[in-house]
Amino acid sequence: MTNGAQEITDKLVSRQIKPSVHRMKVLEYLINNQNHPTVEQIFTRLKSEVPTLSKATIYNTLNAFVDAHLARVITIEDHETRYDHIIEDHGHFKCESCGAIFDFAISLDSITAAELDDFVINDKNVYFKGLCSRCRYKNQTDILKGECICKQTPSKV
Amino acid sequence: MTNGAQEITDKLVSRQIKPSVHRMKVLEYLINNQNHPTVEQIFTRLKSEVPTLSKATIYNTLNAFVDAHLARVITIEDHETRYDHIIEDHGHFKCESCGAIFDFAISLDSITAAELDDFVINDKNVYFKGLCSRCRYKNQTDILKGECICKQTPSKV
DNA sequence: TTACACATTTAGAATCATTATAAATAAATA
DNA sequence: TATTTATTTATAATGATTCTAAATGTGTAA
Repeated sequence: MTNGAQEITDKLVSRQIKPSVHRMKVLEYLINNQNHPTVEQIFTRLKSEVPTLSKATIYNTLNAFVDAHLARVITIEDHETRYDHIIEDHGHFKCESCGAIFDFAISLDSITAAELDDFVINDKNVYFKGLCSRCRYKNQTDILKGECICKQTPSKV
Repeated sequence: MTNGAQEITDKLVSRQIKPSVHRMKVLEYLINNQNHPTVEQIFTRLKSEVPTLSKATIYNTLNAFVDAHLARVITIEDHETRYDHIIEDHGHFKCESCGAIFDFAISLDSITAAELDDFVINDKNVYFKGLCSRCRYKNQTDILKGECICKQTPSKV
């Protein structure tokens, strides 16, 4: 499911971001690796392709993406800032035991609040915390500590 | 709406946290000031009552509260970690223009995901981002920058 | 009360993620 | 090509949080 360069360029341009080589690489990474990467993960990976890469560029780029609503920050505590390419209609679940983050489908349209009728809502976020099925049954507290296995769907784990 | 010492003690004990003087002060603050305070705000306020207070104590205490589900971290980006005494059935709205955080009522029970049937859900969080009514209409980008005026209900602003 | 054990708190150093700054590089334009 | 502008780099600065060891407080039993 590799995305073509044209698609990436179009996405950036449609959000008024000039498609520099590095920005394209970062967006491509986010689209093709929807595993809620940290800055560190993105940096390490892209550094191997572009050895001169600076971490500041990753920060700059991600901040620009967030401002432009091309990406969102998901912070389910722990000061491990992770980034998510914005795709509609999914929430996040974080297992308090193993630390894994799961995506799950949810209809964001159905989540409304009358009190906010006069507000403009640009972004809706839903996240749950608890125990994933694996930890619930096996109580394997130690395994997978901190690892993100979110490409697995919840039911598969 | 000041809470009695007994209530505070009970809350702590029920979560297996020994009710030291400082822990009681912090919990009391969270309950009586539901304005999503930062560590800095809590520290500054309590420091005036207890001059020997150390910031590390605030961190220790809040971490213990979060672990015990007595408080939650609300991180709607910006690396401004704020704490919220856990009360059921409210979501958070952050205005991207003025930075204010609003509470709004929401039925968390109605937010479900079939994929998570096998999971144990301990905590549900909902937050929206966008423009509050004031900024929407007046475009007063600069006012209230970073200030939390969340004790106002959305409709009143 | 005193002595002891144990938990809590303090102060400050250490860590780590993020941002700021200024120089260097690359891209765009004429 | 020369010139301007945007982007990226490298590193220093910042700031929030955690760690550590010493100090203080609390509870218990003699």
